[in-house]
Amino acid sequence: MTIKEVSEKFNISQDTLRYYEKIGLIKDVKRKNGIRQYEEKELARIEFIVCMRSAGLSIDSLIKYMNLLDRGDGTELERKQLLINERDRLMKRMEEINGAIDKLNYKIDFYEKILLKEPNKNSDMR
Amino acid sequence: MTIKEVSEKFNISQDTLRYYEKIGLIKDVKRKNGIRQYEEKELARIEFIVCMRSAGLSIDSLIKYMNLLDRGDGTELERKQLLINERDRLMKRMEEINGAIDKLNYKIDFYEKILLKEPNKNSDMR
DNA sequence: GCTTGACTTAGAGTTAACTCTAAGTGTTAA
DNA sequence: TTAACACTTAGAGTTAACTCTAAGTCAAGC
Repeated sequence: MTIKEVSEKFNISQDTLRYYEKIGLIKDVKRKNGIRQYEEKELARIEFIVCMRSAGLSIDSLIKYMNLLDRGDGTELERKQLLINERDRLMKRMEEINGAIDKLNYKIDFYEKILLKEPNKNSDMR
Repeated sequence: MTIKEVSEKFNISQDTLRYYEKIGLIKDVKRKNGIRQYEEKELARIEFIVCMRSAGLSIDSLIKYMNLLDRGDGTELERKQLLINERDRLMKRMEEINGAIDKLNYKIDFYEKILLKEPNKNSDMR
């Protein structure tokens, strides 16, 4: 698969794919006449990376995880711990977002009500 | 309330509070001998801002919302629409995070299993 | 009266994660 | 065989959101 195809498949720019390689998040991509040929292994990793990035994991954490994968046997416990940390961070993130959604719903409701019974000039937080 | 107290109450730096003022996110903070005196109105806004920032709303959106609040009557519909947009964005965000958590749980489970029945040298994504 | 410490300002510097530019190569179609 | 096009590289530029620096003011305590 070429860089263009990968970029379209995962909806990330070619620049981003090259950037990920430059910083060592994606490694050992084969070339044919200097042109990148992504294979199964890379595709699986890229899918994971894209998903985790969309959730907000840092590139740094992902590099660490990929390095453990490359070191192979004996790093399983460390990998598991890293993933647990990231999952816990995401769960905390979810709570923050939930809290904000609650607040937003309350305010949206407030506007819904005053917009119904215009011309009540009451207003939130002023 | 001084900048120090506000900073401690909401757990954001004094620099950040000054920065928010500089860019127009917080406005009209009273001074006594040049020193900021935050009042109820500001505190309510800061609480909202901190909560929304923690969920990932952009400063830009928050400035827009605060500007509508300051313009007052007649902007209620616009405010409501802005809040609905942001809420919807957050809900999309939640789904992405949920997807990532699912994937992480799957992998954590995988490591849990292979770590139990060592020395099975199987490994995910290699 | 002098030091200490919390505050002030304007503006420069930092960080993460891209995104763009310029100059060049190699394959494909007319 | 020349033009078009997709790719390559190194490195510079961008963006959002801070964070830090330097130089200065002011009230309180010794």
